Amino acid sequence: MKNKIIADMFDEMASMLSIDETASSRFEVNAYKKAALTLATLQEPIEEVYANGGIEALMGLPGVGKGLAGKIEEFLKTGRIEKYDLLKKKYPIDFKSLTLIEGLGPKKIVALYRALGVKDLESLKKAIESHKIRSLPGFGEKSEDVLRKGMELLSTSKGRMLLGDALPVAESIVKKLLESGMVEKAMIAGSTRRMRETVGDLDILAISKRGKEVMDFFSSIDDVESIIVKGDTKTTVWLNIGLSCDLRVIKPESFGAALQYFTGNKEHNIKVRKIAIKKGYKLNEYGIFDKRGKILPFTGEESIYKKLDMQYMPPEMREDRGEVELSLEHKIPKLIELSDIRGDLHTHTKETDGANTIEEMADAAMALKREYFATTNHTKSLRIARGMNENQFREFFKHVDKLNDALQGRIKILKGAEMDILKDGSLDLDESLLKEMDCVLGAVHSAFNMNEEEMTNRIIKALDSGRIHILAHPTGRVINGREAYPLNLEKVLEAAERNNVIMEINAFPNRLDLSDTNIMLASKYKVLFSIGTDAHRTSHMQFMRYGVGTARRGWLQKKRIVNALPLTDLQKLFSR
DNA sequence: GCCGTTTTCGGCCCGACTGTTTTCAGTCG
Repeated sequence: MKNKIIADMFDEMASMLSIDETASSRFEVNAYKKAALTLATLQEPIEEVYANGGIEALMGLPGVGKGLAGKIEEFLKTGRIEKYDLLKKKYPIDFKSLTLIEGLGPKKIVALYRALGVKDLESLKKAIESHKIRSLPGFGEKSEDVLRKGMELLSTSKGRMLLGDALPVAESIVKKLLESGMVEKAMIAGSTRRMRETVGDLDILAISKRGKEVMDFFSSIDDVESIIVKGDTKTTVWLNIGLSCDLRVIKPESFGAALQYFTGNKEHNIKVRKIAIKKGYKLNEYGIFDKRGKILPFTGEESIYKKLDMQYMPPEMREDRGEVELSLEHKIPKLIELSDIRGDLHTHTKETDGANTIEEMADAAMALKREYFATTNHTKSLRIARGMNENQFREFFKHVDKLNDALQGRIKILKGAEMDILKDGSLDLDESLLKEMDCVLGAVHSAFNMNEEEMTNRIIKALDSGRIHILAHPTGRVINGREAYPLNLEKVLEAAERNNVIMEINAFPNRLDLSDTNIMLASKYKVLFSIGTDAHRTSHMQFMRYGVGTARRGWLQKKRIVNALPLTDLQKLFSR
């Protein structure tokens, strides 16, 4: 797949063109950036797009016209882009690494290159250490400092952080702001509000008349390690968890517009703004304005969309994946909500690698108002997790039966397993035991190094056994950990469809597997979904919200989520 | 360089903050 290579080349060309006199305008630079983004987020290999539809298909991609389609074609045919090579000859600079440094853009990079020969992180480091930057025109002592800090930050930064790590911190900061008594309202915005699986920074909005004081308070809370920028309306700090956090103080009448503006991703916002312009308005983070520049009296986020004749859509959808068009047609689906969830079909106990007893898990589930949950311990092949054999499961289930009796229907514990799908696609437990179980998850935990065909066939064989209710964490990816195993998901989905196998949306924060985009793919098939927490301790049962968020990002409705069903309906479904 | 319900020219999202300036350029989101 050459998408990323070409996207990076276009991004670099944008950097070079932004300081090169041969560029026709800054809009040409933007065109390269836009096309780079299209390529970087394209799901299908660009070489396939080209093979199937030629240059016309390339020109069908957003932001790709005749010129850039020609350059993509040139690269696919020759492995080179002449214009790229020409520019690169002029600017032999590693823009990709250097632009990662906060405060360093193309113009400053080229200024440093021309004056000091800075062309990569290594030579930038030397230039900083030799204190030559401070005497350059346009630079000073402070900018040298900023670059030094930027380099340090880059080397210690862990990149994007798991939503599951970032959201609780964001919530605690909002709480502190509210408790300070200085703000009337505070809310999380940005990718955290969209429940994106990882976040690059936190965005928090607050209403207050005392901007300066709020910023003083914010920059002194104990989560803050250092202050990056500080103004009366916007302050950015570096948090001790290794993430930056923006706080914006907004006037009450602008809060809805600000929330709208700082929630959608960039592409969503640009589309919405363009719709505003077409209707004769101007939309920015302060409000919606008429032709004479007068602010219209809309305070809520919903009323902004309404004024544009758009249907309100949940934050999780605002990724420019077709929701703007649906909204204009007033066809936004009603998405699954956390309150729709009645049970949890993926949990472990201390009998294998869990931390808590089944009694403790039941108490935790009841505290969360679950009507049922499945206990699904690992099976014997997974030795590292002390997987259980048939006899151990039978003993454990006797205990579960007694507990169910004692609970007197306050909650129902379903007897299940997270059974290994072995290397050859066979199952890790006897059929007779599987028949006794309420809920069988199938999962791959070993031999990840197969090729795509082998792995696909392995899983299909297991699904065709007819003994698996749910395929757990279907792609095996671990966010910031390991790639998904090679898999033809479409073929697996076909097998799931014909065997009535439910696809799991694993809610564990570093899994979220299926992912949002894979859910969108899967929802085109006649399959149902189960959102399971994979809880290994009682507190993990609260991960459900991340699974629900991911399902919402995949536009799923309640009717497709099996653990939103009442118990009797679920049992009917499982007994099929 | 892209794009079209003001279509093949003339627009292209828009404002805050910082540092180095003395009115603004560069960068970011």
